[in-house]
Amino acid sequence: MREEDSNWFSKWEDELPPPEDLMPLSQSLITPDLALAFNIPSAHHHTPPPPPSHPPQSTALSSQPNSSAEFDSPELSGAGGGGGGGSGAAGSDEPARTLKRPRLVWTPQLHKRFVDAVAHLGIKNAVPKTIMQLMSVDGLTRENVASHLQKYRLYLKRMQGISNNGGAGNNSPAALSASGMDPATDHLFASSPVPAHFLHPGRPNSEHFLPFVPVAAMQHHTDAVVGRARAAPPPAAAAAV
DNA sequence: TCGTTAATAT
DNA sequence: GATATTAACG
Repeated sequence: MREEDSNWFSKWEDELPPPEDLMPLSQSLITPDLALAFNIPSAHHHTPPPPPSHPPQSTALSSQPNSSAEFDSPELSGAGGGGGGGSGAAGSDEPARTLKRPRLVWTPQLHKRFVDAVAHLGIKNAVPKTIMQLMSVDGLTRENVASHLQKYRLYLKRMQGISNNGGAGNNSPAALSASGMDPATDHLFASSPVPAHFLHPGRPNSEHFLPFVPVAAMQHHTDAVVGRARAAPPPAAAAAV
């Protein structure tokens, strides 16, 4: 008894921007250094127990990208300044360089920062290292960004496939999957608004993309349809360039 | 060395 | 099965 959404396209865009309901996650953002340096005698089991101290989180969750620093990572400010020099003799050990960090959890907020960084850099300059530096998130490694960037690119490609779906010459698995695109695809990626120019690099003059909006038959007709998604893609108009 | 892709692990 | 990490390649 649940009507499947059939008009997602109506408010697809508006649904994306999540107001403020994703935040109850402050888990493994604790400085890996601390966690690892002191390392909780938890033996194996990467389950970074969130510290009891919880900073005010529900308050104003402005979506402002650059604004709030991470939770607590006074040291290692990376970007800024740096410093210095020298880090020759490492008096204090920096285990963060040799020990394996738990597992990076890309929270919507973190991803938002990621997207923002890529947007400011531009697709062409959006390389792991640059993104990582721009994000200025301590504990974030180039590997982390590279991995996430890989997935993010696939996501963008997927979006392109559905926006402009050509029946001919289209043999991309993405398109197939795209056909069954649901608002539930890519939880994380869908949480963050994707800059327009992201969809088509090299097209600064991108007007609002026109989703085909399958507003065709399928008006009344009790039977038929409902055949789960993935059916035949709507006849895309032959739009030429 | 860095960036990208595929494979692997959790 | 999804997501992040690790390895291999350019």
